[in-house]
Amino acid sequence: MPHGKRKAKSEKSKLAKLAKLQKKKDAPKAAPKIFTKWLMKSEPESRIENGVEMKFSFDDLKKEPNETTCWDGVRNYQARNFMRDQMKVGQSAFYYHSNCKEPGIVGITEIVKEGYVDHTQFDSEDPHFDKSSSKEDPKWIMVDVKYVRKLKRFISLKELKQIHLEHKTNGGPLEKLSLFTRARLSVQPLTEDEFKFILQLEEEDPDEELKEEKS
DNA sequence: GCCAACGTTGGC
DNA sequence: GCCAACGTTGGC
Repeated sequence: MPHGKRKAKSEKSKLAKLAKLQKKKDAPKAAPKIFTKWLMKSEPESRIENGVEMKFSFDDLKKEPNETTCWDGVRNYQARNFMRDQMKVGQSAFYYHSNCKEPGIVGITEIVKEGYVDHTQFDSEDPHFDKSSSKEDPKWIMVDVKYVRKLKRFISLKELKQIHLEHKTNGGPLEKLSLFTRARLSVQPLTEDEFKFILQLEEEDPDEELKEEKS
């Protein structure tokens, strides 16, 4: 009875779908985490993209008028949504040097202007030009960030990774750090605990840590 | 400079 | 709406 069989199969898949939906419903509502701290990546070393210099180090930010810049060129939906929905004036962000010899966190910035239209998406000369976007319905936004201060010491990706791995095994504030769980995001969210923990690292002597690791 | 990881695109 | 192909990121 092919008809019945077909029906049985479709019933089954329907049930499976329902079960899946139910599971989703029952799952403890992963309360959408509210993030109040950030990590923003920038490339400190010279690289040419479509004839345009991409380098923008933490020192470059300090040289900007009012030590402030617009964070243009973000072309990733997750990153955009964080900027659009959660980033607020007054919040702190780590300044992270990526795609360079020594990747890691060099300093702290403050968000001084909330999401507004990123003009570079309309500029055909800009490496981040997006022909699929329109002025009537812009796709991409940016925020303004201001230099606050350098960290007392450079906190390398390597060091953070070691701690992350340790916390993943034994538990700890950096066990879910976006730098490793969502490595490619250029604007990453941090919880208060993650931010505090990393900030406190600047007080430690990295040599002492090294000694501890060796012993 | 290589390439793994992962986000995006487009054919079906 | 799936998923292969493609493009980009970014550590190494």
